[in-house]
Amino acid sequence: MEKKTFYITTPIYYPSAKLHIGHAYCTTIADTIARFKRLAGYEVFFLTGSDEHGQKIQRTAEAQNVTPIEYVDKIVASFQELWKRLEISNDDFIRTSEPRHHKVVQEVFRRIRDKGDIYKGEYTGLYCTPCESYWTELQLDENGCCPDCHRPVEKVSEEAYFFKISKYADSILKYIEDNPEFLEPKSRRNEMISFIKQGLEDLCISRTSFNWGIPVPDDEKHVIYVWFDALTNYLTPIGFLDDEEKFKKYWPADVHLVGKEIVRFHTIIWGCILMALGIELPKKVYGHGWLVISGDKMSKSKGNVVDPMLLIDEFGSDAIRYFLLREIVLGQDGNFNRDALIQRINSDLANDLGNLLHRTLNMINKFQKGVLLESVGGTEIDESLKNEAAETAREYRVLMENLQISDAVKLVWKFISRCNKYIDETAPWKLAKDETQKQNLSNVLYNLAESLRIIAILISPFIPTTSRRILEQLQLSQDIKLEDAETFGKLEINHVVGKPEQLFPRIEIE
RNA sequence: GGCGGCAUAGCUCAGUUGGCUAGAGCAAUCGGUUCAUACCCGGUGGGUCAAAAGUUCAAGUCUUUUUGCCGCCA
Repeated sequence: MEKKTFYITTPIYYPSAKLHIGHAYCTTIADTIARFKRLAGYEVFFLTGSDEHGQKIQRTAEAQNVTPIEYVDKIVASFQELWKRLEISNDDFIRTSEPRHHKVVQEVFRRIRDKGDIYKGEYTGLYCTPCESYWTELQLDENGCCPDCHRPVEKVSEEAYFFKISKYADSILKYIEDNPEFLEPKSRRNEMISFIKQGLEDLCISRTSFNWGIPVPDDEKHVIYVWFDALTNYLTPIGFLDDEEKFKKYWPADVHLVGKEIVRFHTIIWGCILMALGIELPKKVYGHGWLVISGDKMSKSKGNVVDPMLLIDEFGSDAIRYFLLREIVLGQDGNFNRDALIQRINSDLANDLGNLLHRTLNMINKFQKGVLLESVGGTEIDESLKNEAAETAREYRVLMENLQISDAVKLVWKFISRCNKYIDETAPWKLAKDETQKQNLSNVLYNLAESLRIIAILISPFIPTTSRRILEQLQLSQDIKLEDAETFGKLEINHVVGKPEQLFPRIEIE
């Protein structure tokens, strides 16, 4: 039987500055989904990368007296370093400056031009160079400046190529309306529907004002402009031009995970490009929310940009991953602040999970010399624990399939709480003092170790390092499958567990 | 300005098609326990469900108005 495949992408990030916690958030979500799918037996392709062209990069590089590629090389290296530290399991990293990508973009341009959907025209607009954005008269701020950065805009007029998006307006509208799964969450879907209903203008897809980009085929004074260049990255690494079999295997993509600010480009523009190419549209574009910092939008001018690398240095990657996945509901904006992070680390990771593992291993070592003995019979309390374990694994799969990640995290932690309560109900330290309770003690300790084995599997997409450490302490194989979490009682009799080691230290608040 | 959304405990939020004394987690407070990372378990307090009017036997839920916040509008 052929393995099911799964292709997930993040946006390619722009190397004009260091990445902030919002980028880490998006990539962590994508990584978690990718890990879950691998755990569930899918053949996964997980792509992230960098979008390296444009006037802003060219100017910044000039200002630093380096070439654009020298400039981006350095920043992109820092992206890759961050993903490594965050345990991001991407299968490829696409850079739009790579030859393999140039080839694809030019070919896509050619095909659509040959079809007659790209034409040469004249673009006139009010341009803000730092933001690389055109604005309309209406959008400018009260001083007639850029509404984003409040610097003056320049009136620019240039020869440019246009993509006939207007031709596809009806088709893309129908597609979005007919396929509710294509664009989530629903609020974004509604916005896009009303946007298209206002009528679509053709899209300007080339520039002559700078040259750090991919040249238009046969008209090299033009470079291909931003979205037409960037979006096609999703086709490049899966063999669009050079490996038909691979391309068939992974396209259409299962999920493009994107920030809410670029949903429009990923549904309307990307959808129309693919329609023009005669290629299927991705199965889903999911627009996630933003991280706000203590209620404030993150921005350079406010000086509240959070550097994920510093957080990882201080708290470790799993703590950061856990917080992002648990605290922020996918699709909604979420609040990030240091107190809440420390709170979560202490209460969920150190107290609930870390201590559960520690006390369990400690009791197995203390009362049974580290050996798991056969479990025979069992009380109602034992049965309810086993049922809840099975129930948890089942619901977990459903929630993760539906991308309800924070709900899935909460569900697992509910089971962790159940385990702590189980210890209280069964009081193994009392059983240990009573010779006649030996069997009950063995049962309880077995059930706890088994529950922790299941927990380790279920949390592996969220906090992979911690999952590995739990399996290590339980002295179990790292080769895990989701199915293994769905059956209670897989631990072997006479299995010897390891010594407890603290998973997460509590963080003292000064 | 146009279209859309939201407003529920100190905080973050659940509340299917209107139907028992409005729930959870965290925080607060009290108690229990000792295997454990001053941890874990249990109890308690706390809400005019933004405001007003309406429909209904019955409204957090439906309608209208007001106020406040948010999103989209190349």
